Amino acid sequence: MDKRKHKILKAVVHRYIMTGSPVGSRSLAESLNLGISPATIRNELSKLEGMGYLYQPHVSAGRVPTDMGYRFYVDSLAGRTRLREEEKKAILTLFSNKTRELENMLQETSTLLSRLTSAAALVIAPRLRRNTIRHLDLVILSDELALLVIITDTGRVEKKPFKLESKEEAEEIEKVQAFLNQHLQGRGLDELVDVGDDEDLETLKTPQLAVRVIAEIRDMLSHDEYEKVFVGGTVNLLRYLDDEGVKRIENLLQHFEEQYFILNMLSETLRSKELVVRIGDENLFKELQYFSLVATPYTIGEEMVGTVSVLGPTRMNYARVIPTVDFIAKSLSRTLEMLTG
Amino acid sequence: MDKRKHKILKAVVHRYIMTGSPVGSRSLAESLNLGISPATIRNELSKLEGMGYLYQPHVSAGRVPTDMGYRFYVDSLAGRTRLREEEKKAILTLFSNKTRELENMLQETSTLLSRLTSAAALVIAPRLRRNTIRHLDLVILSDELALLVIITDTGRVEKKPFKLESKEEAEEIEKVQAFLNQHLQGRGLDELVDVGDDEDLETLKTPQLAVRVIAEIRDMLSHDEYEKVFVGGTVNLLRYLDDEGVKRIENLLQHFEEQYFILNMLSETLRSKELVVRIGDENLFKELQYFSLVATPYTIGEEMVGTVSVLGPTRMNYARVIPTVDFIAKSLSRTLEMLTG
DNA sequence: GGCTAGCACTCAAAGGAGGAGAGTGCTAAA
DNA sequence: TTTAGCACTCTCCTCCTTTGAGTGCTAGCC
Repeated sequence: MDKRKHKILKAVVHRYIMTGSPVGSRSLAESLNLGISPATIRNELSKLEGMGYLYQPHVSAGRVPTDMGYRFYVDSLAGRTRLREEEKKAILTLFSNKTRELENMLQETSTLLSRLTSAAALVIAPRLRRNTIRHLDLVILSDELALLVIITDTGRVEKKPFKLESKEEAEEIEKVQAFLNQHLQGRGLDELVDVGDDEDLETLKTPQLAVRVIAEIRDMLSHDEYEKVFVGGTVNLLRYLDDEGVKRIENLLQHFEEQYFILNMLSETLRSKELVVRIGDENLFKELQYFSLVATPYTIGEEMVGTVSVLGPTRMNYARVIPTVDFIAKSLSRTLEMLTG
Repeated sequence: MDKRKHKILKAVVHRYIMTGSPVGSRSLAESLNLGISPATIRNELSKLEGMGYLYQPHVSAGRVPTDMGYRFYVDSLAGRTRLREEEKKAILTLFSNKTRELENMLQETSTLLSRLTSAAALVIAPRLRRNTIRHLDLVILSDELALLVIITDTGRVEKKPFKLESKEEAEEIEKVQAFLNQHLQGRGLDELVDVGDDEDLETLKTPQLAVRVIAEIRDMLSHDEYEKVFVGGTVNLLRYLDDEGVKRIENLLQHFEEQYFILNMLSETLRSKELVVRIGDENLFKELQYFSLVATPYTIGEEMVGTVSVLGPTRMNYARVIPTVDFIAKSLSRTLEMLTG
C-alpha cells in the first residue's frame, strides 16, 4: 500500500468516526488537500475496497471502514495520540483524593472513564489471590452460623458465612481465630498453607473448625465471582442506535448483568501485558462482533493486578479512547502503588 | 360508575396490558360475552373517556387506559391476585439455600424478581443504622493508613479507611480496638455512644484515636450511600421501546447509575408499611412519569428494614407483578428472620 | 329509556410513484 | 497517471392513494 492510499484510508476512517455516515470522494478531495480530483480518489477507494479495508453499504453510497480498516487506522495511530489537558486534569483530580477505599475508587474510575469516552467502561478489581492476608476474623452470627471475614493488605474485605457444627466450636472460635491469624497473617492468599498436618493444630479443641475455615477460603478463591467488575456508562451504548442497534445492544446488556460473561469477555486481555484493542470480529465472543474493546492492565509495583477497559461501537473515537484508557490505568497504578507501598 | 362500566374498563385495561395496542369496541364485545353489541360498548367507552379513565391516541383508534384507568384497575385487583405455582417454587428455591451472605442474597433476589416480572427490579439493603455492632476491627494498612471494619449482627461488613496521625497511634491501635469493642459491641449503630467523656478513655495513650474512629462511624451513617441498592434487569425496560421510548429510557437509565437517584425515588415507599403501587404521574419524579413502581417493605421480625420493588412501563402486568413482589418480600423476610433470629 | 343496526366520517398505516441528490464506475482524452 | 464527463444506481424524501380499524351519531326497535 502506497503513501497516498494510507492517507486516504486514514481520512475515510477518521471522517466516518466523526460523522457516522458513509464517506464520498468529493468531500474527501476537499478535506485532503492533496491536489487530487475526486475521480482519482474514486480509483483509490475502489482499490482499497478490493483490499478489504472498506466497503459500500450500497452501490451509490460512500465508503465505510471494515474491521480491517479500523485495524489499520488504529495501528497507524500507535503512540501518536495525545490526551487533552482538560481530560488529564479530570483524571488527576479523581486520583488526588487519597483516603478512599479501593472499591469506591474503582467504581469512580469506571464512571469517569465512561464519561470521558462516551462509551461503557469496565474496571476489574485486583484478583483476590494476589492479596496478602492482613487479618482474619471469625464472628458468631447465631447459634449455627458464623462469618469469616478476611482483610487484605490492599484494604479489601471479603466475607463468607459458614455453619458451626457444634456448641464447642462456638466456644473455641476465638482460639481458632488466633491460631489462623498466627499462621496466615502476611501470607498471600495464593500460597495458602495446608494446616492439616500442623503440630500446633493439636492444641486446639476443635481442629476441624480451623481446617474447615481454610477450606472456605479455598472455596472463595476458586469462585471467580470474587473477581469484581465495576461497570459504568452502559447507557452510552444506547446513543449509537441504528436499525438493528437495539437488538444488538439489548443482547449485550443482557449479558452484562452476569459478571461471568464480562470476565470471560475480558479473560484474554486480562493476560495481556499492554494495551489491547479488539475491533469487531477480532473479539472472541460473537456478542461483541459489532463492538470494539480497548483494554489495558494496571499494576501495583511491577505486578499486573487488574484491567481497565472501554467498550463501544466499532466506530468509537480510538484517537481519544486509547490515550484516555492508557492514562487512567497509569494514574490508577501510581495511586495504588502509593496506597499500598 | 355502574357494574357494567366496571367490567368494560377492567377488560380494556387487561387487554391493553396484554397486547399493547388500543382496544376497540368490537373485540371487546366478543371477549366480554355480555350479550351487548359493539355500539352499546361504544357508548360506555365514550362515557368512560369522559370520566377520565380512558383516552384515544387519535380519533379512529381504540381506547387506551390513562393513569387513572390503571389506578382503577389496580384497586379493583386488590388482594384478588394469585401467584402461579411455578413462580412460587422458583422463589422458594432461591431462599432455600440458607448459608448465603446477605448481599449476595439480595442481588439474587433482584435478579430473580426482574426475571419473573420482565421489568427492572430494585432491592434496597437493610439500613446500616438498624444494625447492631457485633465486632469492630482496626487494621493497619500502611504507615499512615488504617482500615476500620465493622461487622454487624446481620452479617453485614462495612469498611472505611482513615489516616493515622502518629506512630504512637499505630502502636496503640490494638488497645483502641479492644476499648471500642468493649463499649460498642452489641449496641445499635443508631444509638452510638459518645465515648468522649468516658473515664476509661483516659487509660488510653491515644484517646483521640478512639474519638476519631467514632466520628468515622458517624460519618458512615450520615452518608446515605451506605444504603445499598441492588438493581437487576434494567435491560427489560428496553423491550417496551416505542417512538419516544428510547429517550425516556435513556434518561431513566442514566439516572439509574446514581444510587442517590434511586434512593430518592424510593424514599417515599421506604416509609410505607405495606405494598405501594405508583402509576405514571403518581410518581413524584418526572423521570418516572411514564413508568410504574410496585414496592413493598421487607422485615426482620417486626421491623421494616428494606424495600423490594419493581419498575416497569405503566402497562406492566400488575396482576402478576403485585403478587410476585409481595411473595418475594415475604419470603425474604422469613429467611432473614431465620438467619438473624 | 336503553339497546342496536346502519352509515358517514376520520385517521394511521402501508404501499407506490416520482424526483432529488449523492455517489459510483467507466471511458476517453490530456 | 490523472482527470473530466457521463450514464447509472440506489437511498431518501415527499406526495398521493388505498385500506381498514374504529368511532360518533341517528333513527328505529323492544
